[in-house]
Amino acid sequence: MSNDTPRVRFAPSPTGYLHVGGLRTALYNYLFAKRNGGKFILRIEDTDRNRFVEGAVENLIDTISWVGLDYDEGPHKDGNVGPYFQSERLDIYKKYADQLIEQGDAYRCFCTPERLKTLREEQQKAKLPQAKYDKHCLYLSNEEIEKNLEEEKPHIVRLNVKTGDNVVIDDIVRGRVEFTRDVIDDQVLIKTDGFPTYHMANVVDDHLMGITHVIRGEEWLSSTPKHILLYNAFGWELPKFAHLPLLLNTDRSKLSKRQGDVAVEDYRAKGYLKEALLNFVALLGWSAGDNDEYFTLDDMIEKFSLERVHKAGAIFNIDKLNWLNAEHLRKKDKTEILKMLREELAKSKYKDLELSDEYLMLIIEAMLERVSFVKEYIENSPYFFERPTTYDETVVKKRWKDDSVELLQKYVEKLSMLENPTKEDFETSLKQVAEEAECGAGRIIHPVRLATSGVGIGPGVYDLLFILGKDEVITRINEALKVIPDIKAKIK
RNA sequence: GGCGCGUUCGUCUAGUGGUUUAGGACGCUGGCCUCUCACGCCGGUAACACGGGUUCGAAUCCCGUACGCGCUACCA
Repeated sequence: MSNDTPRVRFAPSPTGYLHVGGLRTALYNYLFAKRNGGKFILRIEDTDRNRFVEGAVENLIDTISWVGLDYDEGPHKDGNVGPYFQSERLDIYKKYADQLIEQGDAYRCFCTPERLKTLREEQQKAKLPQAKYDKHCLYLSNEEIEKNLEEEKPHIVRLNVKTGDNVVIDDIVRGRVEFTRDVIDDQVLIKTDGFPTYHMANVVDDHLMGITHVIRGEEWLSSTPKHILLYNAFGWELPKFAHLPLLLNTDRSKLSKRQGDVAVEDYRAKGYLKEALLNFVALLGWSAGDNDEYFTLDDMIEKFSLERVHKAGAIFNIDKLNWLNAEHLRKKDKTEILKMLREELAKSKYKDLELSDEYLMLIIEAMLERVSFVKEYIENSPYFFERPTTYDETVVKKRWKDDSVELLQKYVEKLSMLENPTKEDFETSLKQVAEEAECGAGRIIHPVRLATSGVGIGPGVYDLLFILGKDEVITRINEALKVIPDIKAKIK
């Protein structure tokens, strides 16, 4: 691997779903890689056997591929530095842990969980500035260690943090961050079960996989000194670090499940477009610097830079996402919307209707400016899929006049003489009726809309009529003529 | 408690010492357009956490305070 091609990774732990915060981290990594001609790697951090979730990895990969953040290397896409599952790299971590022990930069610890617990409690009671492991096992004699090993006593491997200079992080987002060594604990590197902790695995893998830039959430900033100490102990070159601001709930706490949807699949299920989700999440912590906010993935690749990521956490606010969804939907290819609409219809009570592509396309065109989600084609204009069963009373009250019956009857007469009327035919004939009756077109338009759709809002009325077609329009008007006068009388 | 990070309109953000009476977007809102609704267009609303410095001049630099968040696990 070449030194000048950036290599970044998204390294989620498979907890069952992809968190929107994770989606943003993945996106920034992806954008950075694509912007700089680098590689985007997916690595699965499955080192916690207690948290194993069946099907989580498949779900994760499925969601990543749905949003379209295709990785260059990762599960099922070998790049010669795999495997990309940490659970399959145990022997590697062991080898490097042994090296560290050999060098004196790590040591075996045989302390029981109970001892650790009481140690912590004592330290807390003594009001020590910080609770840390007391290095008890660092001072075990070789004989004691050999004996413990022979007896197969469970043990872990700890990092040996020595006194020395402050550890300095030069973070792309945050600048220089400094830690004194006495606040760094002798971190566990290898657990009793032989699995590595995050700290060990991420450093070893990032190095072995040639990662040049570590782009991850801010929650990792505090443990970065441990990672730097590990790189130093191995004599490895440090990657560049970029710690991203957190995504927050409305009350500014870390975005969590309790306060709404956090899983990408939740948004997917609600009908959000991947384009909108990506666009929105990109804006949470980054801006292009100009006044643009509507971006395609390609736009973002072109404009992204880590230097323009800012430091404060961002609240996940749904209003802007909804707006972006509408924007992206309007820019979408109509045939793609048709496909999505058919999927929505298949899930709806109209699933048995046989509707032509031509018919649906007309609806898509007519409603495009009036919907934010594909499913709203059905929710907002059910009258394209079934005859009105009710008539909005406030509209009846406001728009149904004494002459409505007569005007509609005349319009029906006029329509029945037409053959395959175009949209324009519906319009000119309506205006003729208005002219003959010496009234404004609105006098007919509103009752017609009400009679054919049951409501007072919708697309242009001539679009509505043309889409429904002459026969259907006449049928609906005749039906309405029987019912609406009674409604009008009742609410008067 | 300790350590670290952060703090510009309700929300997302621009802003890196003078171009700023702090710009844009979402939301909310007034109007125009119009057959309705929407789109679009024009306008309005609303912010530099606080206190000290430094400087001729600070949202921008420094210090302190407050508040928020993160980490402090054989979780990631």
